[in-house]
Amino acid sequence: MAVERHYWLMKSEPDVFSIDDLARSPKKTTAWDGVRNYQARNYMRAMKVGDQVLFYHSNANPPSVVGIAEVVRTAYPDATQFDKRDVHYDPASRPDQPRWDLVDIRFVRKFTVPMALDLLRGRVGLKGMELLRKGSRLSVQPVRVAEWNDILQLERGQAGK
DNA sequence: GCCAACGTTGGC
DNA sequence: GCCAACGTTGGC
Repeated sequence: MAVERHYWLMKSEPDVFSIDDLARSPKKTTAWDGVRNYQARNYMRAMKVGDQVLFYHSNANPPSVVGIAEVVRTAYPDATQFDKRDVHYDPASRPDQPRWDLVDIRFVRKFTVPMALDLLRGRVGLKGMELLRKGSRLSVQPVRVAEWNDILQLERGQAGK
């Protein structure tokens, strides 16, 4: 039986943590901490090792999908929720019942050309994509296989120019 | 810096 | 359970 592969998109502000930061991290891997949105958390809980991730730079110029990462460890509690000095500290979360989880992701590759948001908006195949929905703020979101393929096809075209 | 869209909180 | 107030996200 074929292994089911899942695709996701994860947002990060490059001023805070960029794809270059990920590439420079030990083992090119990082714990995706700080997510404090239940829907995003639930998507992380659904992730499997080997799932592929589009790495997106928000609050960037221009906002873009900048590369690919992959899930290397499934969901476990985010330690920053219990750290009083951390900006993501959540006083309502109990250590015996952690509210927030994270996954580990590893750098796969950086696109030679970032796939800018307005470029993606022009793609017929991406019409239903969560990222392009007006008012969409989800920082962790699922990506359909067709969407994944379309973006990679676009990337190959851009890189070849 | 602006502001629309969204999620969360808490009074009732 | 409703919903106003508030804080945050993120494109522009």
